[in-house]
Amino acid sequence: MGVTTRSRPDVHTAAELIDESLDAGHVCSIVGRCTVAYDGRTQSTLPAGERLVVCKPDGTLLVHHAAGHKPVNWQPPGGTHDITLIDGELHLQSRRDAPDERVEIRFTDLRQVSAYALEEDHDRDVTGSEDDLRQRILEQPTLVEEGFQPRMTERETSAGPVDIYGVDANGTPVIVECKRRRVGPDAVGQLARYVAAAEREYTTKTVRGILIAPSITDRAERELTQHELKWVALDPIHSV
Amino acid sequence: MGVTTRSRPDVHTAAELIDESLDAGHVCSIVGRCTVAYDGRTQSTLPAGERLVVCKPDGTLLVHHAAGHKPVNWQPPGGTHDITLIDGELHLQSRRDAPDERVEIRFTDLRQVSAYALEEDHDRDVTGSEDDLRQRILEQPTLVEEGFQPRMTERETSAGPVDIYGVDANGTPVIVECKRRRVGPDAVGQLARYVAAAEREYTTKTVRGILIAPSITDRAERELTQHELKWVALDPIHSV
DNA sequence: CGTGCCAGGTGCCCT
DNA sequence: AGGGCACTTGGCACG
Repeated sequence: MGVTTRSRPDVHTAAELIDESLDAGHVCSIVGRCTVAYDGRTQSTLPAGERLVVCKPDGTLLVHHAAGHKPVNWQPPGGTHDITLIDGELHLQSRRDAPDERVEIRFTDLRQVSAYALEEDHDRDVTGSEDDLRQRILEQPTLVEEGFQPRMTERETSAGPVDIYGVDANGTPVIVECKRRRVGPDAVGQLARYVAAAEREYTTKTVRGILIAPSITDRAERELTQHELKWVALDPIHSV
Repeated sequence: MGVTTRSRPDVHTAAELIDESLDAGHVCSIVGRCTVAYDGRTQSTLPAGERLVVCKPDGTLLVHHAAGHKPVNWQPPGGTHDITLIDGELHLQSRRDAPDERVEIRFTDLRQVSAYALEEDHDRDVTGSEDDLRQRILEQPTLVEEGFQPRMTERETSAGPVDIYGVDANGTPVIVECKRRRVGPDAVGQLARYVAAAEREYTTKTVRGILIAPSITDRAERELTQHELKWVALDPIHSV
């Protein structure tokens, strides 16, 4: 976890440190005044301002300013960084293919350049995901309703894969769509599409649809009744 | 744009710098070995590893590792940061209400702590958004089809607000849904919901629905024909 | 403040 | 590579 930092570096020192660090697989951070231009899926420009720029060896680029969770400009991994000196200014261009897009940062003032040798990281362990909710239902199908029997997960329909396919107490096919959080109309539309596709394809007269979610908005509930679908309240985090 | 950096600081120096900097409205970055625990909308833990942590005075917290665009853990703005020293370790806890969630970072090794006084930033100027596409249609309605006349934007239905409401050459109501990029089944479902709601509410026998997008997936196109909807190819970036 | 929806969404998995 | 979808989605604008 070596750290190298240059305070108020001249452009040559900065360029060299960034180039060599990225080559070595280290993360770089640059603090200074810069303009940012993006051209790709859209186009955008950012006037001169003070920002914290982070470059990662995998091609990731992050431009952060004083506030906000999301970077004001960025590049996802997969691309390449290029450092050039033009008219005495440090330019950082990050390019990517598929989609073809680029971010160009021009620094007019460099306050600090650092490089961090960070080791590979482990994965995050998360509980409370939609998948956990699905597992909970598979282990305890009566949470959906009395007599429900799961038969298949990710069953394909022409409208997409169904979370849980099963049958109810009467043997009627049931499609279950799970959401880990409060749902709006989009989730109802998703379930409705699956049910409609299943009724066309499963050669069964009727297919029921059940939406599993901790809560539901009014508008979604209206959509739900219009499509003759059902909602069951269930939380992804198992209550003790 | 003052910058303060401490290399391999002891925990007291680090805590003081972070506390005072955040109070002063500065952005902090911490590089070191740490564990991270999140509890809120889900729960997650991250084993000890080397990371770059960024705290902003607005409550934003970002935990980055050597790769990837998204932080491995984070906190959106609105919360508060709390620095404590426990058993000689630096702990950073970030709490937020609505939703109630917290991230706790425990540093076992501090390599660098920095503070950056970044001035307020301007907004980004973007072209090629969905709104640009909508504007383009309003200025040139025949791009949708010959005889189309826009009447209203964001018109409300019980299913949600309609991008553009208008009438076709025959005076039949038309609902136009704009997407800035290639669309999948979800967009068709959205349009279908609007059309169905409009047919219930506008007291008109028929309402047509037109999806505007640069391209469309096969499955979405199938859904489209099933709902008797139409697709018109149009790009958000005005081709010269 | 909740509801609804866009976003350069990103990331993951599957075909 | 493209499709389909979850995500601690985040962010904005509106009722």
